Amino acid sequence: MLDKAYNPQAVEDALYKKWEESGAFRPESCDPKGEPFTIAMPPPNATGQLHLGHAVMLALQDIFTRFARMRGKKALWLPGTDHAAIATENVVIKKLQKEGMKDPRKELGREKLVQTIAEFVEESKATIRGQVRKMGASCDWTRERYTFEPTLNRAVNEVFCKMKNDGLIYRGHRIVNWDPKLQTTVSDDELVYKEEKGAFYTFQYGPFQIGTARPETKFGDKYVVMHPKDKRYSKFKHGDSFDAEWINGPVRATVIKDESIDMEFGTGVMTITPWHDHTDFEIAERHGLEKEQIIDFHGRLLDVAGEFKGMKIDEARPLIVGKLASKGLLVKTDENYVHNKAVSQRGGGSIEPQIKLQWFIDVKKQVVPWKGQKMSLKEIMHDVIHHGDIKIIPDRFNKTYFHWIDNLRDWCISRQIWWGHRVPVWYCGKCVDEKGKSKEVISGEWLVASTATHHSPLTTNHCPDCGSSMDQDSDTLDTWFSSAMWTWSTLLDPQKAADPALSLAEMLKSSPDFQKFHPTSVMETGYDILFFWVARMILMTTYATGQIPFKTVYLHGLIRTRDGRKMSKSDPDTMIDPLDMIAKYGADALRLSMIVGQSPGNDSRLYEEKIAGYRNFINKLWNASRFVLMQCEEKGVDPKKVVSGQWSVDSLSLADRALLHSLQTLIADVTSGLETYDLSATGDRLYSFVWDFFCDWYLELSKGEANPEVLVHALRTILQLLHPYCPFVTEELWSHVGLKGAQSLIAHPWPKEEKKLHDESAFADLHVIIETVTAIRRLRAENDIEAGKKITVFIHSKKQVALLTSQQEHLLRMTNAESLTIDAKSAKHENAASAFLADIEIHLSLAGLFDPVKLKASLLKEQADLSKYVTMLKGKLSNNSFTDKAPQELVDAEKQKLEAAEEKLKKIEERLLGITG
RNA sequence: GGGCAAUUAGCUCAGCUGGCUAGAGCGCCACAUUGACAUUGUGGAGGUCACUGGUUCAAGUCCAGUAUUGCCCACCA
Repeated sequence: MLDKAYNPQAVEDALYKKWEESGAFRPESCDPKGEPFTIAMPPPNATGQLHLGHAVMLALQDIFTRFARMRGKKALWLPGTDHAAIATENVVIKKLQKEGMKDPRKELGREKLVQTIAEFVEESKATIRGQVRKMGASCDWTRERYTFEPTLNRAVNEVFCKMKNDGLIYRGHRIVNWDPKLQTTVSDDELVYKEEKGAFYTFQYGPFQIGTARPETKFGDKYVVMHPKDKRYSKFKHGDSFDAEWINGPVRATVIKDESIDMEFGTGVMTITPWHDHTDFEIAERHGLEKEQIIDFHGRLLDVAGEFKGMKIDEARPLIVGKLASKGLLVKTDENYVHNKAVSQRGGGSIEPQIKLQWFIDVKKQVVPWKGQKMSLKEIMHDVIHHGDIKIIPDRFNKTYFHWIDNLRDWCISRQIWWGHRVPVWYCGKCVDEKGKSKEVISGEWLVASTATHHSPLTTNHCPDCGSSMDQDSDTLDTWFSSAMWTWSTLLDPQKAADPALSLAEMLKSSPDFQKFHPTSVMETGYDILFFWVARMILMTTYATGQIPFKTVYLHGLIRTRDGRKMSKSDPDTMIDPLDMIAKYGADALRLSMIVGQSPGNDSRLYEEKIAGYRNFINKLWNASRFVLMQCEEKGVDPKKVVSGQWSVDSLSLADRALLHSLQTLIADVTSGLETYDLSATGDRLYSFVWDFFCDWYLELSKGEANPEVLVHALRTILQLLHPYCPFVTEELWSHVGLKGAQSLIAHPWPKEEKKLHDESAFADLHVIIETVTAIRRLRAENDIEAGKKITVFIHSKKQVALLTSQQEHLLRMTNAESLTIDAKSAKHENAASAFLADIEIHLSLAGLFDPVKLKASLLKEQADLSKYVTMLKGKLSNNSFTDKAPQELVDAEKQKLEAAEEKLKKIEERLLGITG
């Protein structure tokens, strides 16, 4: 027999082990004829701990996967981890610094640092694996992948090479976001803007007044820009030059007219610093202007700053302003100027735009074959969503996505960190152009490892042209470059990927998993990485494989604290650790608490009471099962031998028939709910079915007459339907009630709706009984009759005498009544409390306890409510527009409502007349 | 500046394509305790569905506007 309470700790780990060892997570265990269903698990960063964000994605994806598996699909959920380039390198460097190393990069050197990080990552991966298992995730561990493993490196190199050959990857001096703290570039999406209050200065610059919040960048300024239509400056012509006294002496400046200038802002004139500002850079590019670096890569001023050379920006700024002021060039200072400062999302440091020689992906070049045309990466990304090849849930994110695509600039993919896929490019020192130092890099100077047939890893680092040894590009690739290939690179056959003779297309073609499982079915992830990752997977996958990466994108929201704050590591009080919650309440309870009541794309709040509530539900299910087993024992029935459906129809009680009916609608609802990814409502449906119907009514009725076969059948169906949500408790219970010899629940087929078990009238009849019982109980409570005291009840009903009589044993037991009289004719009852349903009147004899005042008051209130209701209905039905235009069924339904309400009202009024005193 | 969302019981949220005397969980009040379950049961109280207009026979549900909150994007020197 089961324990009194469910103890998740006692069963979860063992069950998981059993599943995993049985091979149940592998698609090979599924029906070989089943259609494939694939989810690529978003790889957690291999930096450390599982948090609630992971927990919610694991819960959702596990539900999708288990449902698909039970429905006979060949389900593959492929797990893995991400090397998370910048984040991981950063974590390890900080760790080393904490341990006393001053500058780990210098002290260890590239090779050793990478080695150290790799070791750290291995440990971290092991932690993550354990945590994913704790959640009950039914992913195929035999196919686990890592974004920085050799197979994926091969994919990265191949795609890089292909893009380079297609002219989609180029190397150039462009303005990039430089993070002086982390000493690397970061992409546009890795910036966050922080509002900052600071000074805004206006300086005299020759005949103009110019405004700036960044005087320290102004040393090299030699262009003033204004709008061509600005009448104030119409006497200055484009290309005019003039002399001006400036920070370190006189300069000669040139007038530039450009339409990007906002005439309303400040004086409508500005000087530009193309090296350190995106907009200025674009202006300079448009007009072919000179660019000069002012600030070095450590955030210090260069030679051009003269006496300020070598100073940090923050210390130099006030001194520069002071100097200009002393020259009489400071016109005014606005101290309360608010501007947005770009900050690195990872490192938190200020971003300094710099011009740097970097690698970029061209998103506008129309060279990619797609749907029979040549399109740009941008266009393809737009197309697949626009034409519904990929569906985003919720669809409002389409709009955000399109907006992002529209503003997308070329993607800077090179990083100056050491941890990550190396840019697969070698340089031959000898073959370098004579003008070697020229800033514009040209093709021919470099060689991709494998321009033609020999693919990386390069077997030799000798230059194919001159034979001398070459150096590899020292940069690594943006971590999203490899993450973007996740759906398909993980399906490559590692052996094929290790074969240098194969091209990318050949590798894909000869990898069985790729052929079988790609495109994947669903990509489930947080909406916060729609741009970072989802969009880039679309870019990379359509380009590299000619396929979409996934058919559906399901975006979940963020988990917040009870009061709506973001959970953050810096504020431990706000953090809920999923592992703690699992230890305390079980994985099933945690899963439900993150799924039910949540809708895709919306943030949700989680707090411990919520999890405890679902723990209670799990326990309820446990005890319901316990009851079923007890009933079986009592009747001498072995639950494991019960064959569903093998009961004689005559033996079925009203409750049995109503239950079988409602199980069919439940199966239909849950199936369609899961098919349409409506997890919240479906979870809620199951919750209330189990608790409010199965436990509260069916099991209670079973205490009068139990049918063990039906009990077992119903419980099995419930366990099956709940299994995707709560895999552990359902599997554990299944081991007690599942048919002997049947598969584990995880591998068990999904229940099918059986039309022949539908029985609307039984269901309706049961509701009459339920309402009657509830009404009697209410009378009891309202009249303060102790629960233990036996009562005498009279029921009168025109139409339901047969039904009520047939169920009178239940009525007696469930209301703890001593005597029950049921007849069709209404009768007067003195000293009785009364309640009225549509066609049923109930009188509770209260000899000695009868309180006419109380009864009158309650009947009067009900009378008032009912009259209002009747008036409303009458108004509706006497309105011709309503009866003419509303659908006939609705009008009929309203008529019936009115009839019932009027009848009830009449009864109440009669009873009121009968109350004396 | 542009966009997206939210605003329903004390709290957290459901309420799909308009038909609801507006629901759930938690909390609250009253009662109940020897066998499924106190991680419980029974009954109850709690809401002019942010505001203003409009469409409609009918609006929490659709439209427009307002207010408040949150998020995303862009960015002005």
